[in-house]
Amino acid sequence: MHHMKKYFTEGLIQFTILLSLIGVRVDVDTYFSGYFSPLIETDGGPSSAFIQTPFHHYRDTAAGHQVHPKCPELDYFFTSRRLLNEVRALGSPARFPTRVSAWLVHLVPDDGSDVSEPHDLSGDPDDEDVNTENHREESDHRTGEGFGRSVSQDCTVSRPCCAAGELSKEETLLKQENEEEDEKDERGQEETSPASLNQLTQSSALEQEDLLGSTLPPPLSGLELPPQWQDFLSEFDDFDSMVPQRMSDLEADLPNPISYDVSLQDAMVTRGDSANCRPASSRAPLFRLESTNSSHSVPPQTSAGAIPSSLFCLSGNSSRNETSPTQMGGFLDEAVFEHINMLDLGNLGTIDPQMLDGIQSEMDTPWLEDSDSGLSLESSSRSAASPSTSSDSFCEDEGGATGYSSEVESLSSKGGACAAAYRDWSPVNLLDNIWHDHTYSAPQAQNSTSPSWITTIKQEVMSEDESEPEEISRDERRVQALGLQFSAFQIVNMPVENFLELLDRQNLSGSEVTLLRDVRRRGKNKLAAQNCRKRKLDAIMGLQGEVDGLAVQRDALLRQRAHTAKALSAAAEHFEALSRTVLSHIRDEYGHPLNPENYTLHCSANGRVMVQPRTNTTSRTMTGSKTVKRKKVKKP
DNA sequence: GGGCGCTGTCATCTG
DNA sequence: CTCAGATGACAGCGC
Repeated sequence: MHHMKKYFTEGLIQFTILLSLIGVRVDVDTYFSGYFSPLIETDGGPSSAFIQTPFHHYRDTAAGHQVHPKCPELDYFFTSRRLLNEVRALGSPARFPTRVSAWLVHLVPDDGSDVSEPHDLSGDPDDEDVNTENHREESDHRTGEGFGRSVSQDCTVSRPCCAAGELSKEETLLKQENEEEDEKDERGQEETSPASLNQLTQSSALEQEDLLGSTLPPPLSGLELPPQWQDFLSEFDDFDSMVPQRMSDLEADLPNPISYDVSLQDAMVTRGDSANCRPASSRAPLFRLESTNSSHSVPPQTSAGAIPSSLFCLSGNSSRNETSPTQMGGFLDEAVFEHINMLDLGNLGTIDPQMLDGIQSEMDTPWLEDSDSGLSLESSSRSAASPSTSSDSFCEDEGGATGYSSEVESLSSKGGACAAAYRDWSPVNLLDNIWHDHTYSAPQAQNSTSPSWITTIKQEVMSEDESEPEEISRDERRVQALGLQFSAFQIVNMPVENFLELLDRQNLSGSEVTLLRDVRRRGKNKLAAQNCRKRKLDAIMGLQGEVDGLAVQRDALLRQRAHTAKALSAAAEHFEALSRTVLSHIRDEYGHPLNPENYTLHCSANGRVMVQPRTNTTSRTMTGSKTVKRKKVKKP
């Protein structure tokens, strides 16, 4: 049984890796929830089951659990998903990404012994290659699967190259942690020490850096150089290693390392306060734009390149992906930021938190609490004092909505006929046919799938009517005056076929038909307006989160740019010093040393090192031969 | 009394 | 063409 589990796990992991390699985002989170295949969400786009507007964004939020999907069959999925998010939002920092990482680490390797045998990761120098392979596999797993737990600050600080001893120490710690994890796994616990994973990630990151450093092609390999040039080139090797080291040092200065899991970002949506959840939820899409889930190849390195990829740790799971030096110029121009500043989006931060709370409370408000027409989400304070609440105010403040007269009130005796006409329209039919309710809060009423749904609604409306008759909406009162046994809410939400049948069978006058159509139209439009406004607010909040995320990103990039400029300046000085040293050892054909003030060294892309006059004169090339070609320099 | 926010409603467009 | 939804604009109301 244990082996079967192992093989199944390995197969699953391999399949996941394959999917990730072809660019399919595997949502292990959803997979673990067990409701949908992880591939279902690989597109990440709006499902056809939802409306075109980003209503589904509410799905993953606390406020969104009331959004009604077009397809009620998805309710189970979304409800479960919401509950899962709520459970995760209870405060445990260890979410699924952590657990999945541990799961991979512990279950992948198995050679007859227990999984993730720590001794495989021990610091035995003889097992160095094996360890390297293990780490490489783990790294590939994480990176390929979008597990790229972007190495946080403490994982990349000032550790450009990992010494074997350090690595062994790391692995020793890893071993201990793995033992603990194995014990936990045996107990069936899913909790994983974040520290251990941190160690894992750190070791993996260090290993990657080590691998990267080992795969760097020598700048001038294959050339036979005189000793002084070899020294010089060795200095360049130092220079190559110097820059990333500086970058790593610089990265430690970042106070707010942005680390997140891209592929599982939806699991980061919490139900906490907006201050906590907003940045996480809004930052993810920002950086996902930068994520390139693919590149594992070692980037082209120039002699002066070696721009450390750790600089770009902001870009999510691509933080370990190397960035080509040309991207160095991709630093956002400050003008862009100035342009952002000119947008004056900071005012968005002045959104009243009470308003946001109000939005939250609105989403929790039952549909029928109160309304102008019995349909509103919110309690309408205007109803009590509204002049239209008087019994004879049917036509006032109506605009062009009605054009109907008191004649309507005389129709109250038609209630029996209406009931007969609609005995075939049951609440079950209503529930079966309403697939287009895009409201935010209507589900609370409609999710009550009891057969007495309409009766319940009626009772609620009736009770409200009895207790607070002044809260009856105008449309509701008009419908009652018609003698229909259906409320305005039901008229609004009944299928159009039933509504047309109602209009046909009731022998209603033109004005009455107009009234019912207006009631239905107004009710639907009211909900649509509410949804639209909520959507607007949500968009504003989302933009605010994006602005915050961009501000953080901007600060980080500015710091990185300053540090990079400083490092480049230091490198230039170092290069200049080296050039002077080298030039001082070069003699011209007369045996005179070259004047460093008049010449400089130039390292071309093809590996040649040339001595060039500082003025624009003919340069001469020194190839990798033992006898350095010398050309008489025409001194100015 | 004016400003502001909320809400309902209408008109219009789109799918 | 009809229907439903989305959205800008406007008005009424309360604070």
